[in-house]
Amino acid sequence: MDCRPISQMLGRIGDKWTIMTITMLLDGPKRFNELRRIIGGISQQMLTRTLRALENDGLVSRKVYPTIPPQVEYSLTTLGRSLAEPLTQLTVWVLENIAEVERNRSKASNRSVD
Amino acid sequence: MDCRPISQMLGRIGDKWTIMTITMLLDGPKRFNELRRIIGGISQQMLTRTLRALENDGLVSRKVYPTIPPQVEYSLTTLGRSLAEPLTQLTVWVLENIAEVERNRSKASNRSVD
DNA sequence: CAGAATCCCGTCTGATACTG
DNA sequence: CAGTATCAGACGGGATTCTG
Repeated sequence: MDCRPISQMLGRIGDKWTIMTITMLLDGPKRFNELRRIIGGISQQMLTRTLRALENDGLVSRKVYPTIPPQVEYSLTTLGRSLAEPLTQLTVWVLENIAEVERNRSKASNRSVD
Repeated sequence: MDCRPISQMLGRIGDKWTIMTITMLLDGPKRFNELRRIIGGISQQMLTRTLRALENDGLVSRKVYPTIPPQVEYSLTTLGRSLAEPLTQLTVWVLENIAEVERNRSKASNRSVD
């Protein structure tokens, strides 16, 4: 089978900002700067792009309240919530194994790894 | 909590070539060009880089047989196999939902999409 | 066969400044 | 507040050539 479309898709949803954004939206709708704050380390531009891409793919919905100052709320669609499951598992794996990976990484500068 | 190290790690293992490589190694050890062929669309350099990174992180082990012509075999370590689980779930999600995502994407073709 | 080295381009990403 | 516009550096990733 041809893996190109799949790997392209993986490259898109596997993107770290996408994963973080979806994960953060799991416990409810969030506003732009709120998201930016809790994700941490993401630039305003990257958050905008990530949200646009997610919205375009139908994973996140964007709701604008025509108030002053403007208020925009982002939330997961049903499809987005279904993606959150496997992404959460991936995050769990990272949390459980990041220490060992980093140990391996520093070891590899001294001797060849098994 | 600080999400930076986590998102960095996610960006590394979420990389499409990494996901494809680990997935392909799931059903047994593979040689370099064999991997390259079944992954499809990956350049020699990217496969080399991906395998080096995986080896360095202790997710893949590299075994060299000093024959002529040289033969190198890559296989998953225990840690690598544990990562394969969540990655497989992600791949399954892609397979199940790629059609809907692409439908959403074309529907939203209001302005420049990639 | 399994790479290493090199060149090169497009994309990602952050920083900064500006707007409705 | 929630963006858009622009610049610039880092990085991803392909193509090609060369070696043990």
